[in-house]
Amino acid sequence: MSPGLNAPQREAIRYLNGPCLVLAGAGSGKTRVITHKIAYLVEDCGFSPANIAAITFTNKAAKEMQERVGGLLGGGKAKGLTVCTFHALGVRIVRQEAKHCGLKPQFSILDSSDTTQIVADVAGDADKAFARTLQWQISSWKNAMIPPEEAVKIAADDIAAAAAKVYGEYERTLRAYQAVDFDDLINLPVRLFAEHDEVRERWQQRLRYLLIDEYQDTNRAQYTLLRLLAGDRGAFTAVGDDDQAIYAWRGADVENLRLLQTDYPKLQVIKLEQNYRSSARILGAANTLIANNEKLFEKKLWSEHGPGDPIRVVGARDPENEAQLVAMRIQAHKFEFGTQFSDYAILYRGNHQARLFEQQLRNHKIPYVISGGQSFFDKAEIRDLISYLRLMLNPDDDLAFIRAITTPRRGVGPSTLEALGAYAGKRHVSLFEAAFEEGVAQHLNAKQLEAVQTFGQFINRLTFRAEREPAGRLLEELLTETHYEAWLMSSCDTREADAKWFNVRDFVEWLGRKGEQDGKNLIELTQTINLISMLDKDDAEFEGVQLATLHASKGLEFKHVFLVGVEEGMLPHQSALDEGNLEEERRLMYVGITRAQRSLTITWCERRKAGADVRVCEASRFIGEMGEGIAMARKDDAPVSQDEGKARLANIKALLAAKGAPG
DNA sequence: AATGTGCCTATTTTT
DNA sequence: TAGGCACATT
Repeated sequence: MSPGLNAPQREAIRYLNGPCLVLAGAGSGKTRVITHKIAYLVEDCGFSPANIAAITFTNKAAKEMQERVGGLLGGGKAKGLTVCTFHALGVRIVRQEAKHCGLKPQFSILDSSDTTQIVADVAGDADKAFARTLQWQISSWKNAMIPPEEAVKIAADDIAAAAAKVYGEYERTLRAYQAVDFDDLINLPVRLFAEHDEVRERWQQRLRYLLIDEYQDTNRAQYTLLRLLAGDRGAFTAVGDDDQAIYAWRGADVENLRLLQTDYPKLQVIKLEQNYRSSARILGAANTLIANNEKLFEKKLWSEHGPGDPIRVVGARDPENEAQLVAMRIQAHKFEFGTQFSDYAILYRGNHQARLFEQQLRNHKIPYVISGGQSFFDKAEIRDLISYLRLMLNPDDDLAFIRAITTPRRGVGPSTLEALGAYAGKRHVSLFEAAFEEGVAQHLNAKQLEAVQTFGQFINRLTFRAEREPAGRLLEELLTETHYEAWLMSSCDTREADAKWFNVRDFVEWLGRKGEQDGKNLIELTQTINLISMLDKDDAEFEGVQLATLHASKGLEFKHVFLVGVEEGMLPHQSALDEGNLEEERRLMYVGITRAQRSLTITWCERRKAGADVRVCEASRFIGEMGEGIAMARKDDAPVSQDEGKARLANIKALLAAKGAPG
């Protein structure tokens, strides 16, 4: 085993006598423990990599772990190792055992806008916002493994009652579409393993040792899946930190940490308390802040690092000013200390906050990378393309059918679809299938029938060719034959169309490359598309300031961190204040602070637009809860104009020139 | 009946 | 800011 590991880390790695829970504080080397434990299992204990699975919560974390294990084992010895998210593991299980789940192996995976759409359709009244609320309730039930019949009984309020009413029909619709939602990817394997001993045992044989990262963020269904996979032998190591639990809204329950002790009385609990990441001031502020939360496990993080820079708190006039100020500080700081842009991170509560920072970074010619956020796949043009792919894979996917046949416009509109839908409903077949049944001719006029069947044949042709031709070529063909670019140009103004076309090109090239790399055809690629993030591709090496939500930043570290928008109403978020979930917000702040290695700057805005009017904000209470290690804004930290900023930068340059420092 | 136009509002966090 | 929806247009 490699040197440089401390005693508890070594203990956690070598412990194999039963289930093991590692309580790992922020920056205490938990990823190291997981990667080294995998290496230990393979190299010292004779495990085959194919029998080990490491489960993470994000694709990004999975990718990073895969790389680190690969580096540790070297020479392709990590081949066959499973490193993926719970959901990706779920896809693998459901796909392989599809027949036991009542699905074809080519089922579609729907994202939240698809599922909201279905809820809206099922509920009848098309209020989108309300549908989202209902969908959210249904998802909570699924996360807690409560079936529709049960939900009807326990629905406590009007919203829950309304959700319970559509829940059953929602599930039936998914099955009719040969589709699953994200929750199904956990729930279906759970049901499968609970009901089929033979299947469960097969998977238990296959995955003989499990390592679970970010265990504090598992929900009930995920925990149950873990238990079913691990079985009585409990051959697993779970790594977690109750202070970093930030997914309660997704059904994660820190209670699962306690549950583990109850369900596995022999559970070995090991604490990692030495922080290797942050300077003492940063760690101290984080500890002081989190001490305001009630503790589940007692844990004292300490560090051998020196005090480091004071934490700075800066108030900005408004969000524009805040973004400008951060951009200028990064520029000046980089110049002064000769750092890399990739040493800096800007972390925020909500995705929408990124925009202004992007704008200012561009203004200052500072390269940046936005990390996390499925938002790329949410873009209309990407969804358009994916709808074609989904339909090729799974002709039962009516949602994909509707989107694809109407985009770009090809003479099929609401009334054609309504007629086709009515017929399909009567025949209990998909829209696609209905289009080629003889009886459909009585419901559509000649022109409509022609349009629908031409489209169907086009898809069939693509599907046929997809199995033997490279994905890249098929995608090109898809774009050419649909005249997608021309349609983009005609449906929005040039600048917008250019941007969209750029995204499309980016997506197509990425998918084509991925197909070549993994030796997969378009159909196979499509099967996992809703689970991969574009950002997996190459952002790691890219030299740029990192932008991320606090949620997406978990597990990452940066030399210099800017925590922005730290105001009452943002962090803690207003909705959390309304519902009294202050502790989770505090943990979110804690996660943000503990990302920083050397310096931490916290900014907040005095005013912020809220819809039509402007709201006056005050600094977050969390800043006050961080104790004395922080330097409040000095006079010269006040917001400055761009000119002033340039002047300041010039000053620094002059200063450095005088000192003879390298440019 | 399909498509284009313009207004309006809603924004937590992710798989 | 961008996407969704109601209404006008072809």
